[in-house]
Amino acid sequence: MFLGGYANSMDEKGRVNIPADYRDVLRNQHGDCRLIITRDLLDDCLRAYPVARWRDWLAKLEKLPASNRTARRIYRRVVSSAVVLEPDKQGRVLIPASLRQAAQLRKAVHFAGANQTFEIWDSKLWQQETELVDAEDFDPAMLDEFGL
Amino acid sequence: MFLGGYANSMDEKGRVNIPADYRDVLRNQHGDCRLIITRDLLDDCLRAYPVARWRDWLAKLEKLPASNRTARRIYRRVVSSAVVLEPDKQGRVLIPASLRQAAQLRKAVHFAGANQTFEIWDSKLWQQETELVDAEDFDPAMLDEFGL
DNA sequence: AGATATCACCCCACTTTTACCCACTACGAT
DNA sequence: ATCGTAGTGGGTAAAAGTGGGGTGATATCT
Repeated sequence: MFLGGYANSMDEKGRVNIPADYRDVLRNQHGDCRLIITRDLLDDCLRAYPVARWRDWLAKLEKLPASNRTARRIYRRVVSSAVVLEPDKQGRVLIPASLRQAAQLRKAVHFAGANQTFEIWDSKLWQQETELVDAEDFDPAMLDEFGL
Repeated sequence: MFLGGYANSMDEKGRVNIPADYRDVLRNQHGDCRLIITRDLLDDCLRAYPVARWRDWLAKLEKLPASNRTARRIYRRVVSSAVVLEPDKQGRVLIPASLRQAAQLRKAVHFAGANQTFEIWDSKLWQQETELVDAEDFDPAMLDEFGL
């Protein structure tokens, strides 16, 4: 599964190296190096799914009621930004310009493992996100509520 | 399946290039590059179906009770605007003027993958539709409701 | 009916983008 | 030191996307 964080850099063409550890996971545990990358539903980052995981996620999205406008928007945000990518011989993928823009990716990007999937952040945004967590000192009531 | 978003431009004759990825899907997964394009039922955009998918959709529409006025209107909106199109050697289709008008298509158009089908939007309308989503930060109650 | 306009279709030419290949650096292990 | 692997930069051929004719069919007007 996808663990740990990696700081890689994206070149001017929009190519980034997928961390070798993640590629190993894809090759060994999924037997398929292809990735589906989309905008995350909730945060300003991209989320990468192995093919099987993407199928699961898509199945959920397909259940959204088309009659509901917000549901259609949720569906669109995710599906209409998704791309299938396969690392090249160097282990890199080309992130389409639209996705780069959506996640505000610049040169420095950060990979964050999320078990079944992983996230791709602009380093600056990632930093802000994690700084906030450190500063905030989790609300004990919430921790109890979630049994942590 | 149809994924991802593409920004293409329509020329003065009303021709637009179908994204190469979508044409690949049609050729490889359906063995038939023909598309049925109609007005979308719910939004101000066009929706394109591979032949088999159109058959499914049409079968549903045929089940509408003709006794119901709204049902007849729904049927007309979709069926009476449908055209069968096949990309030319350059990969383009000619969108009939009536459909262009219905979806307010101008020069800049946006293709949005929707898994089994794909949507064709005027860029401006698409932008409005998606910008709203970013600002709105989906209602958490709804996300819980749908199990996302 | 004949002349004229309009539209869809096909072909060609150009620009931009992408895919693919090769080369280099940094670092760790042997 | 040397080898192997991860990560980075760049160049080049192919493909995608775009604009603009020409032609033949059909429609319109006189």
